Amino acid sequence: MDGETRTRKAAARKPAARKPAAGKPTAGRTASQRIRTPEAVAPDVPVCTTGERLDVLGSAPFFSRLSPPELEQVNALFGQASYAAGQAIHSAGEPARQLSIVAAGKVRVAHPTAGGQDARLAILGPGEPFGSLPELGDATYRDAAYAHTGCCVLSISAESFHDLLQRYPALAMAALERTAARLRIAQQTLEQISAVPADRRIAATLLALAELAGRAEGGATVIDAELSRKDLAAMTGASVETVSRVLAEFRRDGLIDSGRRWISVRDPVRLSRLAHGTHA
Amino acid sequence: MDGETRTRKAAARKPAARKPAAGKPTAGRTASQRIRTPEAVAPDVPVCTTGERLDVLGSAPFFSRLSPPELEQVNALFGQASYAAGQAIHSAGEPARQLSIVAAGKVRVAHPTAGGQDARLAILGPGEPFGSLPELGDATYRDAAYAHTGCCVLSISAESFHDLLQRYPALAMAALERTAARLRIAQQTLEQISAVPADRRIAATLLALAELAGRAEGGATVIDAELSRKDLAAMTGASVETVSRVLAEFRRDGLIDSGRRWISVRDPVRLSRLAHGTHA
DNA sequence: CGCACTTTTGATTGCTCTCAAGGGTAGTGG
DNA sequence: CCACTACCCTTGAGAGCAATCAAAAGTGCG
Repeated sequence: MDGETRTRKAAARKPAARKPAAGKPTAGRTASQRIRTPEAVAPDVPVCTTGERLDVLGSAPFFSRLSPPELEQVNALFGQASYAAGQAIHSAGEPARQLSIVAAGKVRVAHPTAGGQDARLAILGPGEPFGSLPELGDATYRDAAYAHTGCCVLSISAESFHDLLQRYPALAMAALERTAARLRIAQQTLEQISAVPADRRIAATLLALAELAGRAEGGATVIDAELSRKDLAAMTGASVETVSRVLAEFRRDGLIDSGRRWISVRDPVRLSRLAHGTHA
Repeated sequence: MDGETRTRKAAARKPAARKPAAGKPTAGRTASQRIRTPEAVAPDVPVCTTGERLDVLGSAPFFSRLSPPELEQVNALFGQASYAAGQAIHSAGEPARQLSIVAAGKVRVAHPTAGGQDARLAILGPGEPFGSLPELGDATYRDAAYAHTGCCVLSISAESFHDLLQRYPALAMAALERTAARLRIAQQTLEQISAVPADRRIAATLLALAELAGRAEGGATVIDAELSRKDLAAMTGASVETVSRVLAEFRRDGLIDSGRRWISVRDPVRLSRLAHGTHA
C-alpha cells in the first residue's frame, strides 16, 4: 500500500506542483532579508488609490452603515502603509497604538505562546480589521501581525477610533455587533476544540480557507495562501506531523490535493460532511 | 497506598462534610418539584427592594458610569423575577426576549451539546449579566440558564436595552468593552483547552471559583457553590471520572479538600503554580 | 554541491475517554 | 423508624487519539 501511495502522489502532485504558485509568485519569507524599506519595492507591494481606500473602508464591518461623505471624513483619519511579504506589522506586547484594516494582500495574525510556537493563527483578507480592537481596554497588542503576502494596510490611531465611536453611535453599535459575533465564533470554536478530533478541525479549516482565499482552478479550489503544514498546524491546534498525516489521508480519499505550501480542495461536499461529523 | 488514602479521606472529610453547607442550606434540586410558583416561597427565594436594585444595577458592568438619576430611569425599565433553586430561567433555543442581571443568589448558565451533556458551564453572582447580550444579533438564546440557588433576577427587554444603547453612548462603550473583555477571556480559554492538560484546567477553574464564590473557612477557602463533579467536568471540558481522579490527586497533595458537592482550596499558591505550569 | 527548510513516515509514549463495577449518601415512602 | 432508590463519587482496566521523538526524502537557494 505504501508503494501505491507513493506512485499516486508522484503522479498527482508533480505535474500540479507549479500551477498554484504560477498565478502570483510571491517573494516568500526571505523577501524581508533582501528588501528593507517598503518604498524600495515596486512589484510585490500593493499601494492603494483613494478610490480603493473608500471601497475597502466601506466594505469593512464597521463603516458599512456610514454615508459617503461620512466615509470620506473617516478615510481622512486613516494612515496607510505597505509591507513586503514576511515583514512584521506589529508584535505582541507592543503598545497598541492603532487599529488596522487590510486593504490589499493578506495579513497573518498569530499569538505567541510560551512554547515558542505560534498558536491560533489567522489569515486576513481585504476589509478585515486587526490590531487593537479586541484590546480596546488593553494597552498592548495581544497578537503579532505579519505581512503574509505583499500587502497594503490602512491604520487609525486608537484615540481617533475612540473619538469616532463616540461621534457615530451607529459605528459603536456596529463595533459592538462585530465583537459580539467574534465572541460567538470564539465560543463555538471553544466547543469544537474540546470535543472535535483533529481531522475534523483540519477539514473545517480547509473549507474556511477555501472560502476566504480560494481560487477556482479546473474542477478544484486552490487555497491561494502559501500555507505550510506548520501554519495549518498552528491554525488547528495540532502538531505538524498530525497535519501531514491527515492531509495524506484526505489525499488518498480524493478529498484534496496538496503539495509543498499549497492545498486545493477537490471535494468540498464530502469534506464538509466530514467536518460536521455527518458522514456516518 | 490505597488504604492510606482512604483513611486520610475518612479522617479529613467526614467532620468537615457539614460545615460548607451549614452557612446556607439551600433546598437543592428537588425544590422545584415541591414548589411551583415563586410567590409561594418565602425563605429560599430572595426578593429585591428598590434600594438593592439600584445597588445591583450600579455595580453591573454596563451602568457603572451612569449618574444616579439616569440609573433610576434605567431601573424603571427593568422587571424583576424570583426563582427557586433548580428552576429554569430560560432554555437554549427560545426566542431571546431579554437581557437579565443577577440581583441575588447564583445563576447557572450552561450550553447544551449534541451529546446531551452540558458544556461550558458558568456560575454567575450578583451584578453579572446573562441572556441575550452575546446574542445581540441573534434571535434565540444560545445558552440555558437555571437558578443554581434561590435567586432574584432583573430583566430588561431586548428592545429597551437596544434603545438605551443608542440613547447613552457611554453605555454602548461599556457594553463594547465588556464584550471585548469576554472575547479576550474566551480566546484565552481557547488557548488553554487546546494545549493545557486537564489537571491544569481544573486547577485554574478552582481558583476562579474560589475568587468568585469563595468563603473563608478556617485557613481555607470554601467554594460556596454546590458544585458536583459533573458540573466541574462540564466547566473544564473533562469527563466526570477525570475530574474525580484529579481532585483525588489534589487532595493527596494537600492542595484542596473536597467531598460531596463541596470543595475548599487549601493552598492557592501551589494550585496557582500548577495552573500556570510554573512548578517544575 | 551543500545547507536550510519542508514534508513525510514510523515507533513510542502519555493523556484522557469510555466502559464497568462498587461504595456512600440523601431523600422517599411505607 | 427503616428499607428503598436514585444519585453522587471513586477506582480500575482497556482503548484510542494525538504529541513527541527520530529519521529520511524532497525542494529551493546560494
